[in-house]
Amino acid sequence: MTERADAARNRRRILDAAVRVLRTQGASALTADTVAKEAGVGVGTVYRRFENRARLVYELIEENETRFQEELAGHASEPPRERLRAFLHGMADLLEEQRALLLIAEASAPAARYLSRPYRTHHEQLTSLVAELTPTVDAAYLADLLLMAYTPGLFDHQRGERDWPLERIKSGLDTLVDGIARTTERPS
Amino acid sequence: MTERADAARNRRRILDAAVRVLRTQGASALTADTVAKEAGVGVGTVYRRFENRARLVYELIEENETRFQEELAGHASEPPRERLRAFLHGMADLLEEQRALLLIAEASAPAARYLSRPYRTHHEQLTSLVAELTPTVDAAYLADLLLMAYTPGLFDHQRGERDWPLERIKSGLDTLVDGIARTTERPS
DNA sequence: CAGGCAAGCGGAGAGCTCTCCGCTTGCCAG
DNA sequence: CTGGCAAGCGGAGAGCTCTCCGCTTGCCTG
Repeated sequence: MTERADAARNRRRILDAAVRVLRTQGASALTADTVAKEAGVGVGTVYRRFENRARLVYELIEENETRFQEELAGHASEPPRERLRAFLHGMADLLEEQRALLLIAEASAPAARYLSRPYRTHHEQLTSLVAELTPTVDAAYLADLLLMAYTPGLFDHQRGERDWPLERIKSGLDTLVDGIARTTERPS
Repeated sequence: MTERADAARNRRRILDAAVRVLRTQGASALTADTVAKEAGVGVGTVYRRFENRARLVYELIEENETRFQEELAGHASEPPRERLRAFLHGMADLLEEQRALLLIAEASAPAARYLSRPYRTHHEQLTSLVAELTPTVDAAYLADLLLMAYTPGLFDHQRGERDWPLERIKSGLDTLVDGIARTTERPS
């Protein structure tokens, strides 16, 4: 049930081509045609391998995910609240870095995000962090909400349109975490 | 600086045509061409009046906004926490109703949401509600986060893909509000 | 009640995403 | 080694959003 040799080769070619296009021509040039031409395959092949443009982008993103996960591992021994903080701040930095690329993905298929590997991974990690912090709460729901802080369109609006500093976003999230943590303290 | 008579007439025609298309052919048929034909104008006119597809949809949505605002007014005399609850539950019901339409708007231009009149209005209202509840918090930021719970793609994913009942979403939000409220109680 | 011009109009067309289908090719069974 | 066929391939084309620009029209000024 695994990919045929030529298919796997083309998958890699397309991913590599996408990185090259991104570096030399910027995020807005990342169209199926451009990538296909750069990779030396037909557009049909791009869509056969990646289903849609957003999927391709998320696959690209995932190749950068390792760094973030290693950073997280460095906090493994700290208490839940610190780990949650580290996660949220790390995500903010990640988004700040990959803003343009993520905006492309969102514009081309907003719903693909929730099905992407990065989202699922982050959601799982956040869910267990929140559950550790306060067992009485709907952790899976809160995890979604926290991840929504990193919706590219919102983030871009806050940073660009409203000209908020990154610090404001981080401390907003910190306050929220404090609120969540306090939910179990005194079950009013 | 006001719209010329023919322009205003066409704006109304387009809006009415859009409602008709929506009722008879469903949300997915709401394309510029279809609406233009139904309204008896050219596509150019549609885009001259509405800038993009999402804008048109948000204008449509806004015409239904009155009912929600009246409902809110009914709670005006209650304490902030109750008003916030009423707001959030009302929004959930609204989204449940207009899900298909809002998905269209999001798919066609995710970033347009933050600039739309409904978003701005809701953001203002939420900001002051949150500020009333706990003055020590970044109310504008929290208002954004709360509104992100109503991102069409997320909501649809939770309701459809994950098959969560609407009640789960509402009570998740309630818990969050409790957490926020508690933030000021004992400044730890 | 002209005459001039800013504003509006329509639709051809550019540029995109994604589908479809006739042809080609890797892979396994015999 | 060979034959058969599932899987993969390429690119034409459907269908969409939005732009551009030559023509038309409402409205104000004198």
